[in-house]
Amino acid sequence: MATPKKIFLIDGSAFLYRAFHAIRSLSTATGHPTNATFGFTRILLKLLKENTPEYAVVFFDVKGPTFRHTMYDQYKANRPPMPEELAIQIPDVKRMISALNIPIIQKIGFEADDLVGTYAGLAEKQGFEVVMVTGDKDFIQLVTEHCVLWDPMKDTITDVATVKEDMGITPLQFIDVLGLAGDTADNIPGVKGVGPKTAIKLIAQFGSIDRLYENLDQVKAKKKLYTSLVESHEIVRLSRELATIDRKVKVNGNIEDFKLPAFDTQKAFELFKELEFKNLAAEFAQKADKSKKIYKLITSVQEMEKLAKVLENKGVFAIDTETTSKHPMEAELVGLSFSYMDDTGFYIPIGHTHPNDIEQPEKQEILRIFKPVLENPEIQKVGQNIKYDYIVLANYGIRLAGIVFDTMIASHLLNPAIRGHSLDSIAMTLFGYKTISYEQIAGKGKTQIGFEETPIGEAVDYAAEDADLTFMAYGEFKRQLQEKELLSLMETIEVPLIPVLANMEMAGIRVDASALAQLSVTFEAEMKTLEQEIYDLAGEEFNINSSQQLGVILFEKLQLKTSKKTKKKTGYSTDVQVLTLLAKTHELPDKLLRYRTLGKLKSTYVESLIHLIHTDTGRIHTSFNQTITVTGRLSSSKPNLQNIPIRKKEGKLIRQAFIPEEGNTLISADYSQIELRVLAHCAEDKILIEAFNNDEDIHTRTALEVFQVMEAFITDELRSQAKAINFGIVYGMSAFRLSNELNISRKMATAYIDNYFKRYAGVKQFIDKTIEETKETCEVATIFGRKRRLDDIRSSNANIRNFAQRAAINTPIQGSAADLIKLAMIKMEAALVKDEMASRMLLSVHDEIIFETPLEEKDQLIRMAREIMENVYPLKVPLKVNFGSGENWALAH
DNA sequence: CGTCGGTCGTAC
DNA sequence: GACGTACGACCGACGT
Repeated sequence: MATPKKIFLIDGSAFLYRAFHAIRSLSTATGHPTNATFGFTRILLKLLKENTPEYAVVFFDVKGPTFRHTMYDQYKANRPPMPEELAIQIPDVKRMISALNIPIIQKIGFEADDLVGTYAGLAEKQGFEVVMVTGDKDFIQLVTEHCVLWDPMKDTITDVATVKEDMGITPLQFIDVLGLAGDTADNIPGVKGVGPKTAIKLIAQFGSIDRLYENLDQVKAKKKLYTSLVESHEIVRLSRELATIDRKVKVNGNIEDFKLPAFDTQKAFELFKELEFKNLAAEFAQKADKSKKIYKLITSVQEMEKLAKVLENKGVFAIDTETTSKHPMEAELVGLSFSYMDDTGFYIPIGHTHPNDIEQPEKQEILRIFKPVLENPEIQKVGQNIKYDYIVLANYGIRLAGIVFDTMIASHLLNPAIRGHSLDSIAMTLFGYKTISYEQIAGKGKTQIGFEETPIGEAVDYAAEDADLTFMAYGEFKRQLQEKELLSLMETIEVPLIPVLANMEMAGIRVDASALAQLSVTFEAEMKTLEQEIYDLAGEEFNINSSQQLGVILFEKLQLKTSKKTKKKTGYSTDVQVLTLLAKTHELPDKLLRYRTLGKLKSTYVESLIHLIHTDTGRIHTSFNQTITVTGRLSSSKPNLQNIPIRKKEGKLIRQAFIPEEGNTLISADYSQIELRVLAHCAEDKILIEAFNNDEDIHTRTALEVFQVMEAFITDELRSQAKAINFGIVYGMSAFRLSNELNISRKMATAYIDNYFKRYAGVKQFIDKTIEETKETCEVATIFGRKRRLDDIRSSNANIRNFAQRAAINTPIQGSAADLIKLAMIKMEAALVKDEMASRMLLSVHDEIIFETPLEEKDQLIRMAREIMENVYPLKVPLKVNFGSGENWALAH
C-alpha cells in the first residue's frame, strides 16, 4: 500500500499573533518592524525543513465581522484592535509565504479555523493524512484518525490517542468542553466558575452538555456549580455553538491546488535580504556558483605576458592588490589579481613569505610586464576601493591610469545610508554569494597572520575571487547606476576624484613633531596640577574622565543643582553647558572644563598625530573616504584632519604644528558661505540672491531683514545673532534651539524665525516644497543628482519624521556644496598638472582646500585657484573664495 | 580580552 | 523632544 499523501493546513492568523508576541523587538535599520514576519518565517521554515511537505496551505482570518458576530454581538469584543506594528507586517508575511510558494486562503465572513476545518474534512475524504499546524487548542475538536494537530512552537502532536489520554474524551467532545468553559480570549462567557479542568471532568463524566443537563441532579452536591450551571444554560448553548468550527464552508476546493512547487530560492533570498534577516539570507544565498568559477595561479613569465596581452585586448578589467597592511602608505605588495570575465580570476603572487611555498616570479619582472597596461589610460580599470590599489602601486612606481569605476563608490551612491560597502556585502547583496573570509585563510584574533604569511595555494582563490566579484559587480552596478540616473555623477565627479584624493593622501602634510611633543609635555603638566586641585575640591580621588563618576561627585556628594539628564537618561549630564552653568556656584567645574579641554587636545590630537607621522616621509597621510557620509561629503580618518581645532586659543596651537615643506607655504582657499549660496541658488530667493550678487555681508543683511533696523544700528551682537539664524536655517532649526542659542525667549525666537521667513520668502517656499516633494518620493537630491532616501519622512512618529524633514532640507544644501568642492578639486589637480606646477593639493575640509606651494608659485597658484574654484559651476549667485597663506596652518587662515 | 553603546568634544 | 554632517577618545557593561 502506498503511503497516503500528507497535507499541512496552517493557521496563519494565530501564528501571526504568536510570532509577534514571541519576539519582543526586531526591525530593519530604517525601523520597519519585522518581529512577526521573522517568527512566522521561522515556523514555516521549520515546517518545510522537518517535513518536506508535498501539500500545504496557509489560512488567514479576514478583517471584519463573521457569522459568529451575527450569532453573538459580543464575540471577540474585548479583543483590542491589531497593533499597528503588527498590521504593517502582514504584507511582508504574505510576500514571504508567496516567496516560499505556499498558497494562501482566506474568505470573507469566516475565520481561519473554519477554513482549516472545512479543508481538513475535504482532504481527509480524498485520502490525505491531515496535519493542522496551530497552537490553538480549539482545533482539538477537528482531530480524527487521519487528522492531527501539530504545534511547531512547542513541537507537540495531538491525535485521538493523546486527547483520550490527557482528557479522557473524544475530540468531538472537546466542543462541549469549550461550551462549558467558554473562552476569555474570544469573550465567550461559558459557565461561571467553570474552567477547562472542570469542564473536561464534567464532559468526561457525562459525555456531553446535553447529558450533563439531563442529569444535573448528580452535581447538586456541589451547590455553587449546580446553580452556575442552571443559570448558564442558555449561555452554554451559545458558547458551544460559537466554539464549533464550521466544517462546511462553501469553498471551491481542489486539494491539488495546494501541491507545493519547489520554492523560489532567489525570491526568498531577495526578501530575506530586504527584511534584513541576515542569517536566513545567507542560508538562501546561491552558493552553487562557486563550482563555476575558474581561478588561476600565474607564476611564469610566459603566462604573465600572455595575461597582460589579454588584459590589453579586453580593454577593461578588474584589478586588486593583496598587501601587508590596511594602510596603503604602509603596505607592501604581496600579490596582484585580475579579472576580465565573469567567474574567472587570475592571481600573481609577489611577496609571500610562507617558508614551503612554491617559487614566485621575480617582483621586477612582474612590474615590468604589467606596468604598460596598468599605466595605459585607454585600458579601463575597475576596482573595489581602487584608491587603495592606486596608492600601493604608485609606491612601486606604477601610476594606475584609466580608472573608470569603483564598486565601493557605486554601492555608496546607490545607498549612502548603509555603512560598510565591503566586497563581501556587495557580493552577498548582488549575487547572494558568500566570499571566502579573511579569517578562513589567515585565522583570527591573536593567531591571525598577515596576508604575506599565507601559503600561495590558499591565497589564490581568496585573491582571485576579489577581482572576479569586483568585475561582476561592475557590470551589475553600472546598470543600476544608469537606471537610477547616478552614472553621470559617478563618471564626472566620483571616479575622477579617486586619483586626486590618492595624490593628496600620498602627499600628506608635514607636521612639526617636536612642537607636538612639546605641547604634549605642557598639557600634561597643567593637567597634573588640575588633577590634584580637582581631587582636593572633590574631597576624593576619582576618574575625572568618567562622566558617570563625575556626576556622582558633583550632584550627589557636592549637592550641586542638576540641570539636565543625559540624552539616553542614563545619568547626569556633565557636558560643557552644564559645567559652565555650575561654574557660577562652585570652583570645581571651571577646573574640570580646563582639564577636559587639555585632555581632549592631548589625547585626540597631539598624541594621535605624533603616532601617525609616517616614518619615511615625516608627514601625516590621512585617508579621505568617499563612501561614508549620507550627504556626499568626504570624510577623513586616521587621522581625521577635518576636525583639527581652530576656534579656541589652545586649539590653534595644534594647527600651528602643521607646516609647509622648506621653501613652501601653506595656502588655504576657503569658499565663502558656500552653503548659503547653494541655498540661494536652490531656493531662488530674491533677497539672498541680491545680497550675494552685491557681495554683501550676509549675516549683516540677515540682521537688517530680520530685526528691521538701519545698517548703522547693526551691532556685533545683532550680527552674530543673525549669523546663528542663518546657520539654523541650513540645519532646520527650531525656535526652541534658537532661543537657547541666543539666550532669548522662545516667543522672541519664534518672532525672529517668522520674520526671517517673511523676508526670505523664497527660502520658506523652498523648505516647504522640499519636504512636500520628499514625502512623495522618499528621496532628496543634490544639484548634481546625488540621492538620499528618507523613508522616515513618512513616519507616524513625529520625532523621527521631524528628523527626516530637517535632513531633507539640509541634504541638498550640504550635498551640493560637497559636489561643488569635489568638482573644484578635480579641476585644480588637472590645472596643476597641465601648467606643470610644483604646488600640491594637500587637504580638503568641506568648504576649504589646503595647498602647499613653493613661494615663487604662490601668486600663480592663488590666481589659478580663484579662477577655477569661483567658476567651478555656474549658480544663480557668484561663488567667492577667500585665500590665506602662512608658515603654518593656523596662519594660513 | 574584544565589542559595543553611551557620552563628550572637535570640525564644517 | 528641541540643529545638519562627520571622527574618535574614554568609560563601562557585556560576552568569550
